[in-house]
Amino acid sequence: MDENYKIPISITIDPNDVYKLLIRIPNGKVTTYGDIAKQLGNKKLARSVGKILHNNPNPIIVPCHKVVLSNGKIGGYAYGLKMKKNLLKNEGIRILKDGTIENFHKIRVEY
DNA sequence: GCCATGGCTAGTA
DNA sequence: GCCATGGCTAGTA
Repeated sequence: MDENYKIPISITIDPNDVYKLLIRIPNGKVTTYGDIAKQLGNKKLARSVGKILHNNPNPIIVPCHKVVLSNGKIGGYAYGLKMKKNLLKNEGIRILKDGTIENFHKIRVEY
């Protein structure tokens, strides 16, 4: 009997759930890929969340730029990191020299 | 085999 | 910086 055996079911995240979560993040706050995944039931799906955001069909109303890495660094952005930084800056969020978000622990919302 | 991640470790300053 | 993760996709057969 192998206790390590894992039943090969695959759990998928519904993109709409991600978007719904995102639109209630206040301006000036951020969350992480992992936090979103955890909130939707499986913290291991952080990468999938990133992929979903990459395919965000409506960047105007879904603020993808508020999602960053769990280590406080900025993460990716479909329209270029420069734009992501600018969007964050417009909400009063500053990026430090080392690429890390100022006061990350204070403005991070984990739900 | 890729990837918009995460966590942990070595090893620098 | 390295490796585990897990779903997805291109591209082969």
